Amino acid sequence: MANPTTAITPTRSENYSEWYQQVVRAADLAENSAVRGCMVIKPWGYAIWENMQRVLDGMFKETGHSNAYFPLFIPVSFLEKEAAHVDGFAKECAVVTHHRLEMGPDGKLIPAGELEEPLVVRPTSETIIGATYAKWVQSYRDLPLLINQWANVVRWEMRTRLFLRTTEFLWQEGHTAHATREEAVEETMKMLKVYANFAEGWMAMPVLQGRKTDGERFPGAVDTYCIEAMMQDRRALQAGTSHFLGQNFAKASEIQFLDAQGERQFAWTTSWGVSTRLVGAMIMTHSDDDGLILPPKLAPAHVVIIPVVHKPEDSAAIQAWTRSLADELRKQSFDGRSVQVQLDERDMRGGDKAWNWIKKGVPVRVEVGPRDMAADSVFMARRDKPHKEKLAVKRGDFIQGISALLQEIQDGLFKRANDFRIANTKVIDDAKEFEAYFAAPKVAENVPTPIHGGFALAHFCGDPKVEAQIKDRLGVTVRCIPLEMGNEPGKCVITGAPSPQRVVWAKAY
RNA sequence: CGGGUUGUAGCGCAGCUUGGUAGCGCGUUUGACUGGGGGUCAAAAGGUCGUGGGUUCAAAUCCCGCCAGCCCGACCA
Repeated sequence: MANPTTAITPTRSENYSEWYQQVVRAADLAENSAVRGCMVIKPWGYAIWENMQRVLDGMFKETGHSNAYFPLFIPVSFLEKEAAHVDGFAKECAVVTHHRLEMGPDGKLIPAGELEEPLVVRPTSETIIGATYAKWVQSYRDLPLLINQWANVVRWEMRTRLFLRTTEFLWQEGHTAHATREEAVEETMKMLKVYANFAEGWMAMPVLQGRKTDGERFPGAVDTYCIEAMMQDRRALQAGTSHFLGQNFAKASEIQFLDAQGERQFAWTTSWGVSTRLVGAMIMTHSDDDGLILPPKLAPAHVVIIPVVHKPEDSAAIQAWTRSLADELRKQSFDGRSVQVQLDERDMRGGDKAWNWIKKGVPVRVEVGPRDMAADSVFMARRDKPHKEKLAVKRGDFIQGISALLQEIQDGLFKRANDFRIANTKVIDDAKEFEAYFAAPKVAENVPTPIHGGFALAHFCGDPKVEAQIKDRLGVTVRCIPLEMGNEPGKCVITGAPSPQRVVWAKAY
């Protein structure tokens, strides 16, 4: 590591999934824990999640929702109430069967006090919330019921990766109940838009909005809508989902109300969620071979100031100058908050500090040494530009311009990601071309597959069996039936059967 | 869950085939020299070799179980 050209090895093109893990570690976002598949989210990673929470929570409140909290444990019998739901989640449930530990003869603790009815650790909360709503909803006057909870959930996955798929993860789940189908559908779409707005406006991550095919739908939902993003390895990542649950869960949990005519009706429900997976999505959308790149609106620090002190006698003056610079920057605002400034006064070499913050993805770095002080300027670098590209800026101009600069970086990241997605999205009408587009380059066994493929916009007849075959053969699925695209009819790229519109095909996380 | 592979100092690794009680690079600490970019020199600290058992006079090394990571599958709103 004497003089590497990149801070992260391997690079994205050498080994994408290893690169991802190294970025997570280099930026000090999270690490594996002693428990299989469960991560420790470290302060820098958690700060990003807190920013996501803050923004999303504000959006949920603006759309009329309130937060509440429901139990971690769900009686197994609750899960049994909705057949499709059971199918979808039973395989990945952690089950609590005992409530006490006793010391065994060999000094080891053994479970004792078997529960009459086992509890599952929530993989999602439709059933427990449904049972609660059944009590809360009596009259049409109790509707709509608009509630969100911030919680952890557990899904016993076979293969895990930090942030992208872990056994335990943090998320929010909104659960609403409505008097009419129309209202519930409207809610489903409204929250989908909230997610899309957040992804694009705050994460600087372009997303496709669409509906899931039968095969990809949430277990128990009538319709699942999603936002799908393209990662830099050109695979699709589902970044959020919004479900129209119809009356399925209302019937399973007996959420009923008397309407204005005094008739007994089942409520119409929705649920919607995003998780800490968004952190993984953000990493894989923007970061480069020098580490994390944070969109300013979600960065725990917008600006890091690195004092450059070579002679002890300069120290006091530089400290005073940089502290006042930090204070003035904090008086500026960006995205409705004060500019977040990190003043790095650690007793370390300047170069080490700079690389530390590059890897952590801070949008703007400034260095201040005696020469800058004398010139009343700062030496500035942007994380979205090559790390050698640095510029002296007058102090006053820098302070005045910081908000606009952060917005420019934010917009630039979105544009770069959007251009990437466009460049790797292809309209395909020919079966052979479709196959060639997704065919994996041949490599040795047990070696990561090189980056290839992308999004294909192709017609699909809608037959789940055809989709399953393609998945078996190419590892490609329909990510969504996009909402934005017109209903241009055509012929299925696989079977030639009539197709109402193009869908998005891709390999997925 | 199947196949493969890995686990030795904070990080990256060597040592294991042919058992003889641990080494390298980076990092860390201290000192000096440096000084607008992950610097140079010197000294030092730091390891029950993932874990539990077995074989042996002796195990990082051989055998078995378990735990965890990674890759390829299967699976996964």
